[in-house]
Amino acid sequence: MLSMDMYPSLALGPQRIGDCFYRDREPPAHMPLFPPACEVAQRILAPPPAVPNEPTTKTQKDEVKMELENASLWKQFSSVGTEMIITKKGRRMFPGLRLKLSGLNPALRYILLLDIIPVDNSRYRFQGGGWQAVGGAEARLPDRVFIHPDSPATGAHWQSRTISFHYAKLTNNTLDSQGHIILHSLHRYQPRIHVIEARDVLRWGGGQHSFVFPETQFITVTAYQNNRITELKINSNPFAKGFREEGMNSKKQRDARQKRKITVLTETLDIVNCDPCDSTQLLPQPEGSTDLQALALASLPQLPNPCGYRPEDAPYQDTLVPEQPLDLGQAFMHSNQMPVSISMTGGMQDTPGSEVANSIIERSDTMGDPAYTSSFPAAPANSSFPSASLPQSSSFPSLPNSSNTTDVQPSIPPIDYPATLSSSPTLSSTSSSPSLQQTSFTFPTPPPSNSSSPQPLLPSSSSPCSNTYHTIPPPNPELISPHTPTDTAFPQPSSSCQSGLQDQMSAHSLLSQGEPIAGGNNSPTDQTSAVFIYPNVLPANPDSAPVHAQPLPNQNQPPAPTLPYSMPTHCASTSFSFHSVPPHMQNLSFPNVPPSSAHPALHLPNLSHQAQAPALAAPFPPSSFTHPSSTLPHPPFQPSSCLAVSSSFQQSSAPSMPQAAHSQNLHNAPAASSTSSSYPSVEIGAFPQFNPPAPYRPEMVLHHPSLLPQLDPSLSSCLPSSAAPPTLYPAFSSYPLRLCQDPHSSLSIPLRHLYRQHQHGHAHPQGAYLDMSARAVF
DNA sequence: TCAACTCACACGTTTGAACCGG
DNA sequence: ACCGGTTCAAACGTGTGAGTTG
Repeated sequence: MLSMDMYPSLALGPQRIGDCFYRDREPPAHMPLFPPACEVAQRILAPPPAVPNEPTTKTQKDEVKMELENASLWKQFSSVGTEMIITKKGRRMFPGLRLKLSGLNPALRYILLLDIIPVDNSRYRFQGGGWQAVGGAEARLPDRVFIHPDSPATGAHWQSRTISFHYAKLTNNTLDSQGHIILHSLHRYQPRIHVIEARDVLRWGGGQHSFVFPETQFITVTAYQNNRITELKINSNPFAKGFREEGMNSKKQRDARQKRKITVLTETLDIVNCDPCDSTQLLPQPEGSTDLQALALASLPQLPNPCGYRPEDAPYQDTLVPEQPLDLGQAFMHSNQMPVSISMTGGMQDTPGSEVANSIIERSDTMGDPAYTSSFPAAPANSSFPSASLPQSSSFPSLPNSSNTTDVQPSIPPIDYPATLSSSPTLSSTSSSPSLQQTSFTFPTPPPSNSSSPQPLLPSSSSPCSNTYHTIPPPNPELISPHTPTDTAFPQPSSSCQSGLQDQMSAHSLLSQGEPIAGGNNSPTDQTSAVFIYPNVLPANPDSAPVHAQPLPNQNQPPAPTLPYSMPTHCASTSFSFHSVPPHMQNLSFPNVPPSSAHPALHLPNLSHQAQAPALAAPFPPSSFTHPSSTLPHPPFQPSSCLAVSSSFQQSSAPSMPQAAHSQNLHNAPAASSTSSSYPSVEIGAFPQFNPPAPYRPEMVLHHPSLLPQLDPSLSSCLPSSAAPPTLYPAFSSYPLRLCQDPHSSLSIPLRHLYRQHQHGHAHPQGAYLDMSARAVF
């Protein structure tokens, strides 16, 4: 039976609540929309329920590490300004995310999630050879998470092979029903990987780790803007082999084909236009002869490279078309990329499907870190995000070396994630290590009865999250969540970066939504309040949402419209929060949702996010898009310290701002609906329910009872308390949550199968997607 | 007019069923 | 009947370029 336990650790965090970008709306528009990376990452983590029975957890958590195997490849792209094509049907990422995990408990099961968050609130345009912010970001799209097909799998499994998320697809189709990750074109994004402990099929929780690799930032496009990127893609992606010099789809070949086509067409026309009987028309013509020759060449089985050129033999640069002087990115390449070019000869570095092959050694590696290193001088240790990946330094920006380009201003703000990088030890090194490794501890879903009263964890907000990107000591379970089990398998996160934890806590509180939250004292809000508070966000109706209703410290911010208010009752159901799911992921999207979902009202939940803006403001360099200085009382985010975390922390330090975001969303929500806020807690079905993996890739929809109320207010009364085990419901026409299992998945226990959407015949061939678009749709 | 987007296209890779032999 | 290897075709992934959209 499904239960809240499913994703205990995942909770709606403040982050997502507010993280909606308003381009045109007044108040929101001016607020910094995106939280600092660290903060974001932490927010993802829901307050983990303490897992009492697992002593080893703590140790292991502290050691959990993730490496980006193809970091060198990513850095190559990053140095130029990574672009990712997005299409309506969905496009895979290239390079793909190839990871190595270590430090996991071999015996425990983990679920790996991938989500992609906007780096800032700007829209970009490729101008003057570089990317420049040209305006505000589009309204945030439904948040979706890609669940690694192998999930859940044991720590041994994850650690024994290269983990690849190449199945994940990106789309710009806001109505996408395939479960692909929806992104806006010409926006900058940052992928994140989350490792969530699934103690068993029934329960998620115990530990959560989020990893962010700055070099994996990218700008979405519908067509490549930078020739450099095109070159890199062609030379690195096996699927694009045909476009290489030696390929049959190369420029030469295409030209030849074109000629051929024209010739044929011409001949045909001639034939048509002429008297069919006039054979003279068919006689060889000068043009035709020429074309034919071209054709002959083209048709040659293999067009030997006239020049004898072989990519393998020549440095990458050679393969590049010499027409990029103007391209800033190119200029940069010239200055730094010699190594890269050489490495490029290696060919595909990120081969799809490589995932299957365990422990694949990446060619990229062979490409030579040295090369990379040289190419990424900027990527220094602690530099702010990016040396490599970020613009200012070298990444996206206008590259210096081109004489004329120098004037080009870094299209991308120099410092995007200062904190992130700085905090990440790895960054300092060459590394592939995540800029931010955040560890949150989830509390195992304790039986409802067990819930202990939550307590504010965080000590002073000031406590530096410091650079510890490693696991943070888990907060005292008792303090954290009402659900906190008596036994603590997972140590509490250290106070240092607790913001995330608290955030999680708050999220967790959401979980409890239906569930009787510990007495008023125990209310989750109380617990989390200190940590993740979005002061700016003011709960509209604290009373209505007792749990979250802690008054926000900062009342300055205009009260965000309450979700309930904005949302039609029938629509209310569309948004759901998953406790177990990272905050930003907690939203469920329904295919049915009209595009209009972007409607401001719908975004309300995100307002909280905006509240966070202040922290972000500092980190983001002014772009064409002006970021209003935050009027908020909260101190600007400070990069050096614990990243966003600390900053958020500070903000949150305000007393009781439990999850402001939550409160915000929730405040209007009727108490009856439980914690239901704009993000009613939703649980994912328990794994036990799952059937053995099927050969096919069925679409699975998980419906939690808690969702029903939202769908239909009238049903709210029927909602079982959180304690009540979730029930399975036939798939809605609109499926809030979709889990697709990859047939290839090694899962012994498939995520899928809770429900199949009989209505939808299309299977999801690529892995599992957790559709959590939160946007209420109207 | 133009930037952004969509679509069909050709090529290459991947995948899995079918087949074969041991 | 089982296993492993090979072959083959379909599905899929990719960038391109023409056409469309706003």
